[in-house]
Amino acid sequence: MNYDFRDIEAKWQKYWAENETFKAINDSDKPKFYALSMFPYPSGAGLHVGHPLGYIATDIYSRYKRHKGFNVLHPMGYDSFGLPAEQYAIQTGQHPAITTENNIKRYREQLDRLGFSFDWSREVRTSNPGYYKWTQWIFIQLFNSWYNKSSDKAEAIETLVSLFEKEGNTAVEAVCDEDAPNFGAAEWNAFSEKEKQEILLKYRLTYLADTEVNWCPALGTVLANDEIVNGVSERGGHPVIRKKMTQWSMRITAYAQRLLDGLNKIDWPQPLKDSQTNWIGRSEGASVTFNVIPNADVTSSAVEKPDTIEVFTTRPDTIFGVSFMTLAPEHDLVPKITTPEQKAEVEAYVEATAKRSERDRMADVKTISGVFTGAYAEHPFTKEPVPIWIGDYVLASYGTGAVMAVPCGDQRDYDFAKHYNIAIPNIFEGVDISEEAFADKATTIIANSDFLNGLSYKEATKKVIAELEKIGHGVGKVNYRLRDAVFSRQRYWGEPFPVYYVDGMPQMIDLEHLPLELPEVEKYLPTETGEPPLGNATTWAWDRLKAEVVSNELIDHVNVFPLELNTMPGWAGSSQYFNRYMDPRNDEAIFSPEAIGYWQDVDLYIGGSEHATGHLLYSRFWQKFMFDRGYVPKDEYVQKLINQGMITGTSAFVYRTKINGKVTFISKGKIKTYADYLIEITDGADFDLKPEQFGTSALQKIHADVSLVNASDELDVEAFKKWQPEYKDAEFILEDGKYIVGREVEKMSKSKYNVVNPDAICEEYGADSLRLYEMFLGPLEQSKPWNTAGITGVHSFLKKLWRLFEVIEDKEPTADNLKTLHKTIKKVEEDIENFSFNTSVSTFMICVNELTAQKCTSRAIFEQLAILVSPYAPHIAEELWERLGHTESIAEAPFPKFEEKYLVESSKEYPISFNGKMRFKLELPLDMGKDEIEAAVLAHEKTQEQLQGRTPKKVIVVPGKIVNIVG
RNA sequence: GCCUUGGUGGCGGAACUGGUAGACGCGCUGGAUUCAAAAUCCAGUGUCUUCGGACGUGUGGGUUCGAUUCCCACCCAAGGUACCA
Repeated sequence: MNYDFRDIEAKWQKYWAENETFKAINDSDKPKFYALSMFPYPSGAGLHVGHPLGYIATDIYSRYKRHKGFNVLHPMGYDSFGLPAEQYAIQTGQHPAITTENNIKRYREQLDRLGFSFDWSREVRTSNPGYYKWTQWIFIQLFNSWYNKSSDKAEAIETLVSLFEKEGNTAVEAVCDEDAPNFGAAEWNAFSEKEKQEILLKYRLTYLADTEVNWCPALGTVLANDEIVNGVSERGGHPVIRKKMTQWSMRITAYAQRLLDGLNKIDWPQPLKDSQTNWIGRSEGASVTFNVIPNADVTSSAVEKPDTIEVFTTRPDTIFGVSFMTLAPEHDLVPKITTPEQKAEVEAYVEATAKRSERDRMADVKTISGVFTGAYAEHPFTKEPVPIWIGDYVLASYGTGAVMAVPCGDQRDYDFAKHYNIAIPNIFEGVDISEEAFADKATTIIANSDFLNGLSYKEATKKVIAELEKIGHGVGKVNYRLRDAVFSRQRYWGEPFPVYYVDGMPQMIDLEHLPLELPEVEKYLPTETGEPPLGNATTWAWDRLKAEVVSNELIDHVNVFPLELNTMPGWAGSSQYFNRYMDPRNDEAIFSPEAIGYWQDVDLYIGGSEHATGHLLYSRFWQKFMFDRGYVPKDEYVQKLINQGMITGTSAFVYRTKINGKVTFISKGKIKTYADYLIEITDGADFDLKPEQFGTSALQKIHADVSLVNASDELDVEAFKKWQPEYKDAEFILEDGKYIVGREVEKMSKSKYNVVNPDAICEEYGADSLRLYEMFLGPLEQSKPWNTAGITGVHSFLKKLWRLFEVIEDKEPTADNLKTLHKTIKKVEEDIENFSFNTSVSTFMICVNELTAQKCTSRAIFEQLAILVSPYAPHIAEELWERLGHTESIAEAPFPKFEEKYLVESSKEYPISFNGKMRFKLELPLDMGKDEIEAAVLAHEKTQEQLQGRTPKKVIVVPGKIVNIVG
């Protein structure tokens, strides 16, 4: 009988579904095990071969744990809000809910075909109102909480209000906005309701603030960094600038220290912990205040209260080396302090900076640029004037957006000073700074620094902080690179905020009226006045009396108020989904106390490391918040995390520019340099790019779908024009009549248009083959290229396995059979525990090869082998299990037990090396002693042959391992 | 730029704590079977070679009896870099 995988796989998939084989119960005598894979975003391209990699690994582990007697929870769902569905909606007018529903259907079919042991009764979708009701609920909980530094946890906002009523805010230790005013109890009680709300907003864990966005004026919308190529929009190639906008933020910085500390108690990969540690970026130093010297020419400088610049520095010990200050061009003070003579230059520079992305500014360390503001600050100790510059190497979002520049001690400051001829005072004992800055803290001895002379870095730091505190110009401070997370998106396809505005102040909708469902809109684009897409909704106002959404026309600011127009970001729905799986149909609470009490936390989480500083940090933050407020029993939700490596694909690129106002794509071979291609293609003709614009934005590298490109890297130009409507009328500059694309290896992703689908592979080889092959590709954690060709190897292994079971007899296994089996049990069990699934597959191949050679027919051996294989290739395992005479599923059959006694050896084939190189092998008994081995080896004729009369200088014998002869 | 990971035959990869480099599979070559093909099976397959052997794990150094494994410096590729998820 042939191995008919199509019938077998369909049969068992049906069996598992009908018998609810993998349904988890929220209570059991068995120990619990919660295995989780990161849920997918259901994109229009369907599941690609990169997705199942982690799912297969989690599935193998889940099935293994079932064999080991655990009550396993292994759920799956969809992260179904997101940008691509919305972009598709913009292009086609199709409602994102419809495309999302279709995509999910497709994903489900694809997932079902792979034979996963998911408990589908617990499926969640982040875009379902029944789910996002609880995302909105958490948002409200955050809004109604503040962070108490004394108790080091989040507390209900009521406790803060009662503190304010009793003693004002002077004694309150809270994480809050920098500009929170000081007030006493009497003042608080005298504040109007609006004033009180304004103040509370500065304390809430989610709050409104002005933050920067990538604004694209031509598209009238905010763009994701992902949608920007070389400083212009990917869609249309329009300029993008940085602009401030009022948005919701999450006070994740309140948790900075706890997010760091928590890393010590979880079993996560070290690189991932490092990423989070660096992201949080704790540094110790001092906050120092410089006064700006008033200038009569600058109208705004108030006489009584001078402007101050606050800086954070990790090297307060070098304060006497300050020779200038640099502000981020966006710094609030810049327009206030700039002198009339410098105004034009400063404004031009600020405008130019707004066009650069933060990443660009960080990455570019070669270009030094800046402008003098004309203003001076006063050195807190020497009282000398210090010139104030602006420079784009200072980022507004890090620290205070201002630095005290110490050119002798910081290379960037040094380069800046050199470039602009600013003095570089040397404040280090015995150090030459004529060539470069000196930044070695360990050997620092301070000089030319008044009271700090002769001190080390440590001593000087301590002393200077004390002095700064004395004169009221600074304080020791721990700074974090981590910033509060912007939580608003100017998008349609996301969770609506349960928020309406009364007199400009945000109000939460009561829990009993949730979910607040997304309104219908006619267009998914921003409104003509630049409001987010929800601004297009005509029924988007909150009637406080009726507690329902009503027409905008009824807004009277008395009972009917405007609703929030932004939506939540992609990570909102994924930050607590793992807890929702525990009790996904609960409509009364996010989960019942019983469910969370039983499942507690995730035992194993497998997902990509690219989520290190996004999802995996935000969800830890929310979990800690949920813990503080008493909703969950653990403040870390994942004990053990494994990063699956990416499957890489080969992307194709086209090169876009504009010539004579027309979008033009240039074949790869035609671009050597910008100058080259312009000469070559313009042929003296008129074109609308000026030479000074030849910078990075003159040409953009754009992804083309790999399905439009053949094996010789030729683009199907006609298909490409049809692929995206905006390319319909584009021009193409060809080479030899062809358009040749660029190729690069990148992670496989829908957004990079380089995906390979698993469907055809399933059809041709079956799910078990695909499962085995994905594991066989290489170590789970490493990224690896996809190449379907090799799958025939694992497929023929399955055929061999099938043939091995052709004759089944109730025969005693031979010693060889048992040795092969137990060798396999040992290795496979070790491999699963170490998540080394690739080597298991090789082990199975060796096992089947050996048993076939031994002509094994023993039922006892086959039973054990079927269970071993079942986590990896569950369909064939079930079928073989049935052939062995079982009527129940193999899913809970106990895992085979390894017995050492079958593997005991009496001799070893020793490698005999000369100067570390193996020359021949010699079989010797394992109980032979060191000296006997040495004697036996030296007596051997091949040894004499190798030595050719020389006497060995040394003989190293490691019993059971190796013999090495030196000489 | 910064942080993280990786680099071993034509390809994916293996090698547990420093001890036989290239397991297992793909591909390729030759053979069997077949009218032929597919499928299957058998044998071979790191490079060079005067057929003794020599050289080989990104590059250059170092430690060691012995290094893919440990140390130092460098090169290259991928992921992340705060609005892709």
